[in-house]
Amino acid sequence: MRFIKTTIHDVAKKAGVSVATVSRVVNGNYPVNVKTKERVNAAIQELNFVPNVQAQEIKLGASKTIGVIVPSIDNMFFSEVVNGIERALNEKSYSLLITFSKNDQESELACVRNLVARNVAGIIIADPVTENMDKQNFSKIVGNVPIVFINGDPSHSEFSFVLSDEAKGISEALAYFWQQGRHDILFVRGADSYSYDIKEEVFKQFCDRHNLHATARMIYSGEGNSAQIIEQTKDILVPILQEHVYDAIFCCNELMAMGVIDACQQLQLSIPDDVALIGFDNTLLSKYSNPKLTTVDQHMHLLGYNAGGLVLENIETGQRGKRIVLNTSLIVRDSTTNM
Amino acid sequence: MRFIKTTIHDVAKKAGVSVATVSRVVNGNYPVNVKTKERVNAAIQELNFVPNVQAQEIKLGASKTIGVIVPSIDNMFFSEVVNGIERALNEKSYSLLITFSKNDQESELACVRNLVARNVAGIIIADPVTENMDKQNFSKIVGNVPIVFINGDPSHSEFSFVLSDEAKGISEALAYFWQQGRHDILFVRGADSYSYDIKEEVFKQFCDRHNLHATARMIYSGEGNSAQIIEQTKDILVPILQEHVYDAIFCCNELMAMGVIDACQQLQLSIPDDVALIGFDNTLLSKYSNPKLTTVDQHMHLLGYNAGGLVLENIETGQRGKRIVLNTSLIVRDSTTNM
DNA sequence: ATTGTCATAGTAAACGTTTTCTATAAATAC
DNA sequence: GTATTTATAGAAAACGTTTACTATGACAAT
Repeated sequence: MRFIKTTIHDVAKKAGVSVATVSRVVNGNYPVNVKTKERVNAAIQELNFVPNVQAQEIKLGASKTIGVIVPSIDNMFFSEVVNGIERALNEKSYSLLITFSKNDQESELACVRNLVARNVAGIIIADPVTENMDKQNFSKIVGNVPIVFINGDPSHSEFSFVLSDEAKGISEALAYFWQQGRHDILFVRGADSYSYDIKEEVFKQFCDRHNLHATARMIYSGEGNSAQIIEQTKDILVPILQEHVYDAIFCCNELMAMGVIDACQQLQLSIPDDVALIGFDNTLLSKYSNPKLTTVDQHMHLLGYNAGGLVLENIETGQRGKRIVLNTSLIVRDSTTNM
Repeated sequence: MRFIKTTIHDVAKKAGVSVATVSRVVNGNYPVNVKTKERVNAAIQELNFVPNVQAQEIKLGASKTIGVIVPSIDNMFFSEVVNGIERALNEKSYSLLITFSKNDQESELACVRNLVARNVAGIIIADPVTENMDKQNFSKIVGNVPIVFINGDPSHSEFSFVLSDEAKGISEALAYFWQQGRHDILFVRGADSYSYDIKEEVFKQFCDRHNLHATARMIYSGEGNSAQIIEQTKDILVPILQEHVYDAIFCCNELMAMGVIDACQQLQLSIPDDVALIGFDNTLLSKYSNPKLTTVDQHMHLLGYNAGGLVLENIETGQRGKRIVLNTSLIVRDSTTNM
């Protein structure tokens, strides 16, 4: 029992006019006699006619849909970003086709192909995995559909980027530890991601500068969905902290920070008395955790909003390869206080 | 400088065959000589041809996209739900077109129209606003595109529903308060939503049963994005708690619960010593808040997963009006302990 | 030699639109 | 009264696909 949607032909027949006239009434781009216009509108009302956007877009060769790729959405960082994107798109009445790459390169490539096949006007990628991809191949697939990366490796000049100043963010965090006299620092990063690479680089430089190699340490942490990331981080941290209690721990995101909190709780370590803790992102989680988490605010919503604006700009102007860098700022809460 | 995507015609010309043959090679649904198949595939590779899904769907009259309507995604309830939906759709390689209704009926209707115009195969609505809509009109717009509501008013028989057993959830929460000897209960709900209506109804019955009308009170709370909801709830709660400290507070979602926590902190009220607090949803927020929040777990991911499965089932079978009810359970944490 | 079968692949209509081009009738100009 | 303009709206091609129908040549069967 397939349902047949009412088409422009049905309306035309009902109103006793040609499809061309109906189209003109719908789009209001050509003069139509007021009398027939009424007839057509009546028919549209009666039949509940809604023009088929797919047909329109094929004919016009233009699309008003933007594709978005995120690893998953059950992570407040990405949901905030997506919310920002949507705000930008909504202003210009674009729609949002969202795909999930699950931190998997294979599936990521499939997402891109899928979006291109669906004729999106532009693509926003907020997926850490992509940065390691074969950009050459990548660029062949997308043709000249503009791509905006969020927090990726901006070395590829034909794509656009919206970036947080992550280096500044972690620099300030480490400086804050240092100023508190906390020199024995544990750095917790996630797996493959340019964002983490940047932070690790800054951390290493920091260690070099202060000769901290004896005490600083770097570990890789969780993957998967939010709950799994937290769980895995906790599982990794417990034995580490059992062996040695660091002065301070920096986590590259707040899910891992929650894992650290869980680990400390299990080991009866007090934050910040025994260990200070700083996270990154400033999601709601950090504001309501126990203790409230000192963190680096990267304005996630703005990240998304700018990415949305940039992709639309790229579409309109045909220009590519623009970079936008957004500021970060350290938000001091209860997980760090003077020793 | 408009970019021309490579079409099936380009491939046909390059391979020296007709478009029909290319189509047959791409879809593999008709026999093609192995020799020509090779030639065609070579051309496809070389030109990076990707079939235009929009054209396919128009021709075939079928679509593999599901539309989703949520008020916004910067709210962990909805992002968890969407994640669940995506998992279900992904299994059958459907795509997800997501629209944001901003808790506004006007914009909500626009979302539905937009999705229908974009020829989605089905729609999932997780928007509290919709329940008050003119369902008659509604049903005219969507034709026979199946709609699945999440936690809506299931009285309309032509749509399908996935529901949490919210009544059971709040019943248990209130019973728990009662068992603790907390009779002076404040009920905090949000604005228009059937979910809140159900809970309010149960709350009123509970008050009737125990003759609590002297002490129980019901208030409306925040709207807007997550931060605003929290903020508004706090602003509303502070004067109320200043005037009278209740034994217990039930919040219809966890954002409002965070607002209550903020209010209590400002007034130096201890949770649970001065006031016990129970929320609803069981997002990450409740697990890491200070104190950890006792809450009613509605399995958000499953809610989404079932909605996704149900909409696909409706599409396949042509059947409508199915109902799925999911269990809820009380998760006791630190915001409620015996007095 | 005629007919029939088979494998292969081309032709053209169709999906639901938009828009150029053309046709009609009415209105204006001379 | 004829010629020209103007307002209106229809016919048909086009967008990128799929597929029913048709055409071709090779081969086997009689």
